[in-house]
Amino acid sequence: MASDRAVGKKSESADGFDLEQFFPYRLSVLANTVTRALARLYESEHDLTIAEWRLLAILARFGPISGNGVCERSAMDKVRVSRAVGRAVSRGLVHRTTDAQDRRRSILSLTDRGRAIYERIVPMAREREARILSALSKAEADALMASLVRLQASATTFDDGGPDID
Amino acid sequence: MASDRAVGKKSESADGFDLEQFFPYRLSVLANTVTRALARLYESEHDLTIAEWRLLAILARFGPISGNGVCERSAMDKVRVSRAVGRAVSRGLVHRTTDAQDRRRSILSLTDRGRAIYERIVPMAREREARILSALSKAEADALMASLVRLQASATTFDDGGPDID
DNA sequence: CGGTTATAGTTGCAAATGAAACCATCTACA
DNA sequence: TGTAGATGGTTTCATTTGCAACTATAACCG
Repeated sequence: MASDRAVGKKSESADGFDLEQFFPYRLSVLANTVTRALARLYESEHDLTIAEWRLLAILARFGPISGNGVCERSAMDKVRVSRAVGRAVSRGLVHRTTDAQDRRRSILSLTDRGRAIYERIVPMAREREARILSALSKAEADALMASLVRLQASATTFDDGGPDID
Repeated sequence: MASDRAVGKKSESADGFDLEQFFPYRLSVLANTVTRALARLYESEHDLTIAEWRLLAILARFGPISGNGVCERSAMDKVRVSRAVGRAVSRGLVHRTTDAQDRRRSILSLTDRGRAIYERIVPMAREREARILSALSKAEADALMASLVRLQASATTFDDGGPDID
């Protein structure tokens, strides 16, 4: 039709677009809600940020590890990790030494205090996760997690040239 | 089992906790990746932030509407909306007048220019959404969206006392 | 060795974000 | 009416965040 604007050969179907049904939007809003609920828990219980909580969880599981190792396993960039580590060290939750073999690296591990806090938080975090997921059946929850994992791989592919996200 | 150490009598031990399989973590990481990929698109194409893009989408769909109406439909708080509106107005994408019936309210609508930009972006956004979701079958994608919607309701419930998220 | 390049981690800076304070206007009701 | 409280919207301030620049160290190669 002559009324079609010359712009782009793509079918200009802006018609019927609904933000509410746009996947990135729904995902973002939900993640925001969930993250907030959890952040409030970590913060109110032990004055931890999300980044610090992740740091503790990674250190608890992967033992002594470098800051870079934390980056790779926590989907946080090195700035965020560096800051979380700095604060956690100053609060006595994490122990940091320099790797003798490679003096650029640090070696990070939980202190007893850090581990104690971590262990106190895990059950609460699990409980909150369960409460949220209780809206779904077990099968649905499993399917959801599986989809998230696959989408992560898919989405990361398109994250062209961007900073280190994962 | 006698092998259980004495540490922590809490029945819910932290043992076996895996951040990688923690739903809030996976959700957050994925949302971050997806949001970034989209933000880059909006920004590189038309210098729009996510908030501005949402504003345009809401205005395109719900015609002239108040700022508060945008809040309700976009899961953004009023500060964020106010700023997005301010910038969009100054760039000539959105038209703002005062409601004569209630002079606290503003009435917002898209300008031709705002609508043109919106219509140019929608196909690209849709395409990116499709590419990301292409990792799933149609049925899986549908199930995923349905789960997100239900979880949103569930999670919002726990968002006790928090600010206006949705 | 000596110099270039790569990597680990920190810091500086600018943008985004949100809670709270704030202003203007409207509504309820004494 | 007029005053108290609610509501729409903006501004202020502090926090979070990430990119870029930087420092220090290691690895690679002539």
